[in-house]
Amino acid sequence: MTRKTQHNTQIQCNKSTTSQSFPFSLSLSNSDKASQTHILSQTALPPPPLVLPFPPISTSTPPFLHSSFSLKIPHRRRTTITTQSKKKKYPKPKKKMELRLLTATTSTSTSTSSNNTSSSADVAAPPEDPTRNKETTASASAAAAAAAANAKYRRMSPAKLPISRSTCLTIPPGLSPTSFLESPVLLSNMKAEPSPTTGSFMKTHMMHGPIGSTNPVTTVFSNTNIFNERNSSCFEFKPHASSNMVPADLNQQRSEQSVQAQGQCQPQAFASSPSVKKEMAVSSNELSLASPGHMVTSGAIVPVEVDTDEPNQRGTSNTGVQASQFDHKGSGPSVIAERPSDDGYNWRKYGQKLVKGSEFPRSYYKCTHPNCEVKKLFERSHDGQITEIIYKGTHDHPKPQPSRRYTAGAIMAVQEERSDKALSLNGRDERSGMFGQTSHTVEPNSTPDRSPVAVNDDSLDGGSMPNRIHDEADDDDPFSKRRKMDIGGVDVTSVVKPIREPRVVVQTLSEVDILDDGYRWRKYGQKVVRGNPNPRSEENDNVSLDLGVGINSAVENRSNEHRQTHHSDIRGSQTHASSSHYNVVQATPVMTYFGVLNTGMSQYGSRGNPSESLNIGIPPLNHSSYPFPQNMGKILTGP
DNA sequence: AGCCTTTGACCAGCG
DNA sequence: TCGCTGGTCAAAGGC
Repeated sequence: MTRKTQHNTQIQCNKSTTSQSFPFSLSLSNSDKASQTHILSQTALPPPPLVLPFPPISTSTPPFLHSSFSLKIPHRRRTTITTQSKKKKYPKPKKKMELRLLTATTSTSTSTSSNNTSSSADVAAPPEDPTRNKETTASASAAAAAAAANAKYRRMSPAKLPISRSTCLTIPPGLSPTSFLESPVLLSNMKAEPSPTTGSFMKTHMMHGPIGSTNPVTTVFSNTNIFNERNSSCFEFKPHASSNMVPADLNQQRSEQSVQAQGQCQPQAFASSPSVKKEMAVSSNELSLASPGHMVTSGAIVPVEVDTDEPNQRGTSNTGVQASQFDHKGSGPSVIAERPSDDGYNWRKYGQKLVKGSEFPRSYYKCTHPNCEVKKLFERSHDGQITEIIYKGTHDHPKPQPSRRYTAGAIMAVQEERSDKALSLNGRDERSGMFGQTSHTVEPNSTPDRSPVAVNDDSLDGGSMPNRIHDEADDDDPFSKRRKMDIGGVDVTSVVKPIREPRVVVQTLSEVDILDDGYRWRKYGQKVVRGNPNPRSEENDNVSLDLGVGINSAVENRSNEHRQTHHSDIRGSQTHASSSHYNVVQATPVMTYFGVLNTGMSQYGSRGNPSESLNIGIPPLNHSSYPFPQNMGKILTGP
């Protein structure tokens, strides 16, 4: 925690709107151990309307695989994101990578003097702010000291937290802490260093290596290159238009202000984008989760991750709303009474304990995905607000299908939107690279780049379930009883169901197959199942594994065709399709689309020319934990 | 029926 | 070696 730093970078953002400016700065310190990074940030202005979607900062060495990711949220005052190594299996704490966010709401930092007309957020401190200049030129030792200080503060009572005035980072009221983990900045650019919670914390790093980003947004958070990327002229929060992090406020005013707020940077016409507006409508039923007040006036694009599943499942539908109410009385933001699943993954609580030094009991969660060792620790205050979140490990799987998150209207809106996007993306998909490795070049005055990356599942999260890689189709089948929910009298299940089409079928060639998974499988039945015109066998008694996902829209289907290739790949690899005898049958010619996962990366790696993708070698990204590496590369895509 | 939470007990690391 | 502590297990019960 207190090691010497080699890099110290101050990132600041001054967002000006018609009503308010948003000083924002980060202090990035990269430890000499190359595995530890501190991001120290504090807000200087009350109220703190600025969202900081905050991916972890990559360091040169990749202990990311086993890194943990902690987001500590001091009660109504502070947020700390910490990545740390696991005690035993993982590298020693000295190797740990740490990312912290400190939010303070009472500071009257000189950041208040941030230029209202400045919309740039240079990695380097804007010259107009002496304080930031000073911070920018702060020595590495100072950053290290700050990091050490934060390490100490981590265990301090929020009330005891000294409020730094050096940097500005604010978690907006009503913003879920995991919104940081779902960083739009991160997601918007696949070059950004993914968050552990996005399941690709290290994968991008492994697969793409250090990637110099051309995107100013990405530059800030992508990786170590951020320290070299000082050419960025504009720091722009780039809310993923399709993320489940829906804008907190969806009204037109907000949109307009957001547009205005973008000012000269305007790299992301997020709010003004028609598609985005549609997505805004997605959350129309969840506006109660949006933070009112200065989130609207802020002009900052403040996505709020909403999750309606658990409330409906557990009959605590009001908790989220209640908890999302930011502290009107105080000057600082409150934190949402978040649930473990708010980050999009499914978690199972396996323990709870009151740890020493913590005011609140700590809950232990495990990712429910098979073979996923990711754990999540929650510390929750008595009123349900999370005070600390600690992630351990990284997901080696995509997020489960989040269809339950959306209301009927939301789903329809998303489908509609996606249909539009599909039309506009068809051409782009084909030429911009199969793996979503588009540069995400900012296109001012245009619809947010809905490149294949942006259209990835996580982009829309719940709304984009057709695009999801259904490795957990069973677990997260939207039609399963647990997924059924009734929101406003509308059975979401019934709404979601149509998106099961079209289907992708994996077939085996023999009645008894010895698959590469080492098990011997015998066909024991055949049946025409509801919704599937095909019996579980064909002429040759193939065993079909329905991989179908999709939506009704023809356009969407077309769009999904791209993804289903991926789906079939993934699912095939993760189910029984690993066998060389499996054949992924697709109803229509498919332009291979290697969907990019939510983290904006090609989770399953580059595959070269899609037209040559009959045999797909899928390099396991996580050699240590990827569940089916042995199955890779044996899936055939049918004609 | 399956999944989840709860909760006391157990285990292992550390000083 | 012992006690403390954090983390995990697993039975029981609920949804």
